[in-house]
Amino acid sequence: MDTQILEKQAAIAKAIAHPIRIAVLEYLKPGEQCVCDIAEAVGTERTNLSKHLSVMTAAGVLTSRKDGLKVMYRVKTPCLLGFLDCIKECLIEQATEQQKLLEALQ
Amino acid sequence: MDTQILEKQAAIAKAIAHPIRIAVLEYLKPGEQCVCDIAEAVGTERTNLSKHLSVMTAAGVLTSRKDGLKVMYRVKTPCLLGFLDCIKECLIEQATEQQKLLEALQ
DNA sequence: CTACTATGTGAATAAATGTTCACATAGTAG
DNA sequence: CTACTATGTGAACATTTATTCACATAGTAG
Repeated sequence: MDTQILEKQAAIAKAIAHPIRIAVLEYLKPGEQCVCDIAEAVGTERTNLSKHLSVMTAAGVLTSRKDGLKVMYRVKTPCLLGFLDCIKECLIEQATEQQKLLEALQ
Repeated sequence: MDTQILEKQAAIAKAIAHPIRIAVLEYLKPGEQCVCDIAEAVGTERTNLSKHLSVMTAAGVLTSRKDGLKVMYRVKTPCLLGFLDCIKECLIEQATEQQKLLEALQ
């Protein structure tokens, strides 16, 4: 495996691996939104959100376009949204396991 | 969006977001392998690999079982492997874009 | 029991990331 | 032009992660 390719793959995964960024992706599922609305939806300092958005854009996870004063962001590679669903499956699996363990203990 | 859920989702994504960990996942695609073989395949210090494996296990990405002296690891949630494919699609898309740009400049 | 192989762990250190502040830019409206 | 709104950026600092070392454990073979 080529180190360079692995690093680029990791860069994309890193661009997703943060609670705020996942919230952004979830919010952008239906389509593009301006920074102001994203900020309100995920409940973060605007400056901080700006940084997260630019990391995600640099990694190729998001793209943006200007619309007057606003900047509209959207998910660039839709299959990444499938990853979020997969992660949820993982969580459900984990929770189910724990519940079984709990039941076995009672 | 519940902060706790977002954090757990991010934890799973973080457990993938590292070149060595992606190499491990790739190597484990066909099935379980012992630590010694994984170490050789990804070319890392064994101690360091151990830490990565335990992070991935804690996040629920991998599971392991003992087999004599060896410990065999495997991917716990197979849909995560689909994510790797998606990431590769992203990279191909990005490379294609850059090539188009390059051609347009000539 | 002893020596050996495979793996894990705590602590220290090094490196990368996230957050915040003050300030910059860019478009809009009056 | 001036004031205002939406967004981005550099630098400082705080926090999180990764890596490495020395050592621990656990199973195996003689």
